[in-house]
Amino acid sequence: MNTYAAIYEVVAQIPYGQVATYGQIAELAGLAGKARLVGYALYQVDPQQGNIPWHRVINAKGMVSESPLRRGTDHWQQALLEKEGIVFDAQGKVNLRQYRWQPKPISPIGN
DNA sequence: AGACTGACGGTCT
DNA sequence: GAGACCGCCAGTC
Repeated sequence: MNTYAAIYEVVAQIPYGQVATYGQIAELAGLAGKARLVGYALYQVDPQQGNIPWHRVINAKGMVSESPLRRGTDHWQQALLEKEGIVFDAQGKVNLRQYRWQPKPISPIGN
């Protein structure tokens, strides 16, 4: 599916030590508003492949999405992010304002 | 072909 | 700030 291929391409662009939300990936992949497709596509990716930084993709809440279908890979994802220097708070959330990937910075300082 | 479900997001209350 | 509802597309029954 070309649709998923676009998603993988965008995910592969996420730099080390940064994260992106499903919605952000969807938008960059030309699937604005269809964040579910991103998560669905990542589900089909083999976690052991390593050619795709799937662990750098989290939901808009800044948390790692958990699901029984993932067999605990959700916790693995958080561990990988922590190894990249990303810090999780007590609620298991990351500071998106700080770690969110910005492919196209809008304001240098933020006005 | 119809209906249900799913690694989600945005908006409203 | 948190919880509820709706919409999205693709895959499966």
